[in-house]
Amino acid sequence: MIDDVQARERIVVAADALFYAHGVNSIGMDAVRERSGFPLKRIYKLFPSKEDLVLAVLDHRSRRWDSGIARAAETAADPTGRLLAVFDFLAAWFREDDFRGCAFINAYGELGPGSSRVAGAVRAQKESFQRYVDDLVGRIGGSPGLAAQLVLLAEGAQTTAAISGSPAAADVARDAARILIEADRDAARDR
Amino acid sequence: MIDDVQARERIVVAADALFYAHGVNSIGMDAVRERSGFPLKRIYKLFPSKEDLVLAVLDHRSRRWDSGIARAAETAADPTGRLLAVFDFLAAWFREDDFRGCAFINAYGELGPGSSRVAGAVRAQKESFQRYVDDLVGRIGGSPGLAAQLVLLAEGAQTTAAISGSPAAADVARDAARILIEADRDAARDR
DNA sequence: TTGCAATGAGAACGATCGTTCTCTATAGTA
DNA sequence: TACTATAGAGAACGATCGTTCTCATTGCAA
Repeated sequence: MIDDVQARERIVVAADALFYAHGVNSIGMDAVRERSGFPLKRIYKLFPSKEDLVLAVLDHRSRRWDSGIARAAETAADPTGRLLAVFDFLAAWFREDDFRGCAFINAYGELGPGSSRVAGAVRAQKESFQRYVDDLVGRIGGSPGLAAQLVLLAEGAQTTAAISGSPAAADVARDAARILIEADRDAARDR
Repeated sequence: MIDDVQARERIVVAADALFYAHGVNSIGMDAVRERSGFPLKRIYKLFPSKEDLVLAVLDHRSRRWDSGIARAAETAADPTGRLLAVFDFLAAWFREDDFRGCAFINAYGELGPGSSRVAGAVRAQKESFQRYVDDLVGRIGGSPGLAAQLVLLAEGAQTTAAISGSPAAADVARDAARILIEADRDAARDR
């Protein structure tokens, strides 16, 4: 028999694909059962409620985001390159066939007002990304405001790419990021 | 008896408040009936389905956005000021008690995958705003890329303000916008 | 081999929702 | 005033969904 660890993983992967493509509310637990291949009983033993499953899916997405960003950063030589690599990561993501925007923003819009746990998970993911950018900006001696600016660009690129259906926003954001980094460096010289 | 025009308006206003605060899916038509004071029969005569009501609400939001941006722009003396006024408008909006992010982004995340009409309405609103910024950027002789950058900042500020619960993103975006406008002007001088 | 605990497949339950229907009251018209 | 068409209040319908329950089956321990 498939052990609980593997079962959890497969159920989360199945639910993630369905939730991301169609929204959480339009996917019934029965669809998760069908796609994952596990009976409802098993699913409910591993995830006591649908909300718990949603949180597990968001946690899974969070780890995938972190590792994706980290992998993109590997190719860069310096902290500035690692900052810009974020936008290269976005550009590749936006081009994926099933791209449908940021799962956290979508979940927040759909479930945020009704579930404080989901809202909290979304907030935690965004704060985590902000800290990542803060750290890199700190390494290049940039101002704290620069990090917040770069995060706004990444955030805006995700929603714009989702709604427009075009990956162009990633390049726009990358260009803007380069300019803002440069401008911050120039301003630091005068400080 | 209240005529259809006024009834439509009141129903849309009631539905807008409910949908925006709690999400569309968690609000039943019965709640719209209770808040608007009109019987379901009347509501369904004016809006043949809930989706039609949602579209009317989005249209209403779209007009409010346009007029809000226009009013903020009035106080500015030149096109650059009118561009920055967008972010002042956002700052005031983010501070409203019931602010809960961009209704279009929320609707897209919640209903987009299931309703092409809603997805289309959201896309249309975003394109309209992009054209507005394009026009202002054109007036100051800016590059087309600058307009796209400014829109990304506004978009990112809206989702970040919603999720973080802080209005600070508006000022961050405004600062970034000023820098990008300046940088674009400098780049134009070399062109 | 016998008994038992857990599993799997799917039916069933209770609640909710979008939408329609019923029935009474009412306003307008000839 | 009598007729008619519409409005209003709310019950009712059909579908869906999250969650639980039934019951036959299976794998394992003694």
